[in-house]
Amino acid sequence: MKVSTKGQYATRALLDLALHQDEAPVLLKHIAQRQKISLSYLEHLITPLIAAGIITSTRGPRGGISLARPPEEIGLDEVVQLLEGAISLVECVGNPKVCTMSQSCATREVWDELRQAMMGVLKSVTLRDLMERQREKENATEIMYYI
Amino acid sequence: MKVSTKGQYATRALLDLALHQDEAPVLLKHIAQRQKISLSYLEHLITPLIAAGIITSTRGPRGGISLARPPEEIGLDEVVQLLEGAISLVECVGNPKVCTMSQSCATREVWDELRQAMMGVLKSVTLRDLMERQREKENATEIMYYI
DNA sequence: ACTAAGTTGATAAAATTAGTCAACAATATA
DNA sequence: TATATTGTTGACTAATTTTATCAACTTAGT
Ligand code: FES
Ligand code: FES
Repeated sequence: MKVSTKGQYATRALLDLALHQDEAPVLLKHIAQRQKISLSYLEHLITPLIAAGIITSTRGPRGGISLARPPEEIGLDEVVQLLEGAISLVECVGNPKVCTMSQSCATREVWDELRQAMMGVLKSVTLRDLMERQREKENATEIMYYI
Repeated sequence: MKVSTKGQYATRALLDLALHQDEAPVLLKHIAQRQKISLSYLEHLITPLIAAGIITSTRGPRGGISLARPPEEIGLDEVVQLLEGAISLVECVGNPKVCTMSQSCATREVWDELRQAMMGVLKSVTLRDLMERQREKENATEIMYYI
């Protein structure tokens, strides 16, 4: 029961993009370097984000990627679902047919409640929230140095 | 991001055990049949449950397994953690060393909140709750038949 | 003794994850 | 227009995890 590297990396990449975005598109290469993610791998993570209208891309020199919407309108639920697939912890939550007797299975309800709880958290966190948290964290560590 | 069959099956097996328990130990074979789980596989799922003191086993003829505690004292969090490992959706939540820069990573916080939300749900559901839900569900379908 | 159970470890097929590589397409700019 | 720069796509592969199966072993009741 893990979030795969795809979900993790994509989230970090988006946060990185949001933090470094100002006018000019951001280079994939730079995101990869800053986040220590293989560029070749990152390329594949970007594709679904473009398709979903979360980021836009520009090719050629001075190209790169940019957020397609303001960060407060990008929820983590969208990102995670895109990269990890539907958040149903067990198959029969989204697709009851896979289990015979699913109409009277009490455990299935629990997995669904789990799904709802996760969705609740993910929906409540937007890219903007992440940016703020990140800045707070960085301030905190700077203060540490200062002391 | 799935609960593996280990977690699912173990939960169903425990619920089945709880529902069929009265005095005599319950045969693994019967649980396997009712739940349509391979017996050979089920055997491996119950081992950790025994080790964790959730069930007890009796060997030999008239043997089987029984709950080691009343069902209201068995939380799903315990079961799931046992079969799926620690509920940390990403490695660095439980083990910050795996990510350089983890001290100032905002995404990590989210994965931890996700963990807490899941734990909250799982902790709130005991085997007793599952039993009640299951009985309600079965009543509901019986009424359906009656109509 | 014999049989009915649970226990354990080795092994393996299947699926998923994580990643690489190379060819390709688009575009700014010299 | 030539070229360098950037993103796009698909094929491929290694590693890991999941999902089992099988056989040998242990324990206990009759
Ligand atoms: S219906 Fe799928 S596990 Fe019960
Ligand atoms: S610290 Fe592990 S993903 Fe950020």
